[in-house]
Amino acid sequence: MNIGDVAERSGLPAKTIRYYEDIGFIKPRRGANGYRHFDEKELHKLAFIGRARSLGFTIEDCRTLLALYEDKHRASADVKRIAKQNLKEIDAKIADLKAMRATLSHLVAECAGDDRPDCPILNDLGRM
Amino acid sequence: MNIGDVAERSGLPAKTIRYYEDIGFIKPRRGANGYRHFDEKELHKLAFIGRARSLGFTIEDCRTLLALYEDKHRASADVKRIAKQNLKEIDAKIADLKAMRATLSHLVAECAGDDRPDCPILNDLGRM
DNA sequence: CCTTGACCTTCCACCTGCTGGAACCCTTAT
DNA sequence: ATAAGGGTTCCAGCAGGTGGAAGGTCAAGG
Repeated sequence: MNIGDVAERSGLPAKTIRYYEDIGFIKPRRGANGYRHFDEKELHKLAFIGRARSLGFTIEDCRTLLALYEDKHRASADVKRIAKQNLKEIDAKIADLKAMRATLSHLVAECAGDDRPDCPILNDLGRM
Repeated sequence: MNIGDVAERSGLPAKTIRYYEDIGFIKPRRGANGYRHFDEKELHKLAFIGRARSLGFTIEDCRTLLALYEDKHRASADVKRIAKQNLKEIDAKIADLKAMRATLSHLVAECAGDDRPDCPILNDLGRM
């Protein structure tokens, strides 16, 4: 497979796949013309990373998860620990966003949103 | 006021204040020794930006909001539109994070988290 | 055989929003 | 005189890619 096929099948942009090679996730062979040549295993690995990234794992998390994935003797506890840490971070982000949302939606509700210059949103941002 | 005082009173790090000068938010005068001198108006402006940033507005949003804040004839509708757009983006982020959270917490619950190599989290990440 | 267009390659710059550090100058107190 | 604690500049780097230029390659159609 060339990079375009892998991009389509993994759902990752070709640019991103090249970047993942740069940072050492994959090492595709090269054809005589210099083209990258991917096998099913590498496609699978890329799909794994894409899915982990979409679940909020960092690149470094992915590196660890991939190593664990390929180690048939790993303990599931190691993976669970990383996943739980990630869950905690997701919860913190959700809490932050909800606090923001509450303040902002309050301000939006207060604001008449008409032609007049009086605006509770700006008043609030400007208060000290 | 020197930058340290403004940093303390606005709650922004001095580095960030210099950066905000770089990108044109403020233009503090300079003393003979090269030190920046801030007046109350600039302090106020920085506090405004800090608060807007903490509510999730981008730097570009802040630029617009600041212009509106300083325009005494602006319509509150303009501000409300920006705020509502921001609210929509916050909601989208929350929804994304919740979806992530749901998948991940399901996987974490399934995983024994012991010494055995079988791990539903990795199994799921690796499925295609 | 030549051209066209879709692929592929590398490399470098840029994005957001700062933050850290080096190397240096200024002020104040002891 | 010197040391601490301000301040200044500039350069590099973080995450995680993305965009674009300049160019090589391949398959199909005329």
